[in-house]
Amino acid sequence: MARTPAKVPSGEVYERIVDAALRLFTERGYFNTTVPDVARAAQVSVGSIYHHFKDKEDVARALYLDLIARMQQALTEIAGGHASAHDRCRAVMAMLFELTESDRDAMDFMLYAKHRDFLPSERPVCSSKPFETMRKFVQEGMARGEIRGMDVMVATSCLFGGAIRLITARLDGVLAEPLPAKLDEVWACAWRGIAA
Amino acid sequence: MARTPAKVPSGEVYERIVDAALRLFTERGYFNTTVPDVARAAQVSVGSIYHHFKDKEDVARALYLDLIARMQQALTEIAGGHASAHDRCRAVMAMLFELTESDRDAMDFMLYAKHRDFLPSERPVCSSKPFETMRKFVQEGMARGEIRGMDVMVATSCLFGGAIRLITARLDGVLAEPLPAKLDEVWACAWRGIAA
DNA sequence: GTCTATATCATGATAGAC
DNA sequence: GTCTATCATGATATAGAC
Repeated sequence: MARTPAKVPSGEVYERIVDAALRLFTERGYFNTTVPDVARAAQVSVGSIYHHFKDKEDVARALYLDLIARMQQALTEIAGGHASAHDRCRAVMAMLFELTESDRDAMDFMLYAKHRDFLPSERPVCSSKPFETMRKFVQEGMARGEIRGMDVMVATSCLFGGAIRLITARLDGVLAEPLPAKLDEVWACAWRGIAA
Repeated sequence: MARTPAKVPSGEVYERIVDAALRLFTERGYFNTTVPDVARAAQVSVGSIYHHFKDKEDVARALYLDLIARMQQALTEIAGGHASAHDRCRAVMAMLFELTESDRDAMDFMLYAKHRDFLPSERPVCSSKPFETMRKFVQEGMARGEIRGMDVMVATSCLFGGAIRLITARLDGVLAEPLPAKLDEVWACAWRGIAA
């Protein structure tokens, strides 16, 4: 028990590796990125990477779980700051749009990467905690009579599906304008579709 | 000009290769599939594959372009059979849901694969002809006053975003029920969001 | 803990017989 | 046109010095 307080992310090298990996994995894709590539970008040696991580897949997994956790953190804060399903879900959409602009790579890796191909043991994104939380927001809104009664998965998909589609379009470079500028329009459509 | 009528897909072997590749690429992913894997699954030799295709990427490209073309064909038929944007777009959603059930692999490879990683020269899916056609349907509906005035990309994303999200959930095995059973509910939400 | 250098292995692609 | 057998490349992962 009296060990160093260094949890899993021990020190600065770990951070550099993860940051470089995120950038390269999103730019070129996981399979087009070699461990020496990551080493070079992170300014560390190959051996150092294999000291901190079991293998390349382990780097991707750490990255993925970390991003999921950060997203879940953001959702928890939103839940604390807003009472109604309407306000919570709108805040979620705003947060997703802002994150896409401020941390493009993170969003790309979380929403757009095919994790199934390189993290076969992980569950699909839509089964992850953050997506569950979003469904919970919708479920509660339905119980409170804010949202019309229907299959929760359908309602959540309709509410956020348009936004997610725009995010991927933005990540593909198809949308020139920053997403937050579209928030009002997208939200209006999405909410109108499922509001009671 | 007096050559054999065999266009690009020449004969049965070509078909077997493409079919096997589609199945393996969606099951294991492009990078987790080797050319000998495809050869074994297609019951042909490795040399035969390299006779018909330049390399592995060329197989994926043929597959992708063929699926896009088939999708575009379906959209053209829908345009011919329905006049209003409402009817056309509803028919598109129904077609997407049915195709997901009847040809899961095709849908997976078209909508869910990260083409950018292995077909860097191709444009992103949302810039492809079928997606353009879907936007055209929406655009025309807006001009006719069926759909409220707004950014066309936003409207199209909102209209089909929920359905696409459900399709990926279904492909991930998260949804137990066949998609067509949800069509009425999804369509109602989607159309309500953007109808004038 | 971090580095360099390297062993091992599997893949994509080819050669040449039939 | 199709096959079998093989090669060359380059990746992952490790060994061992510092």
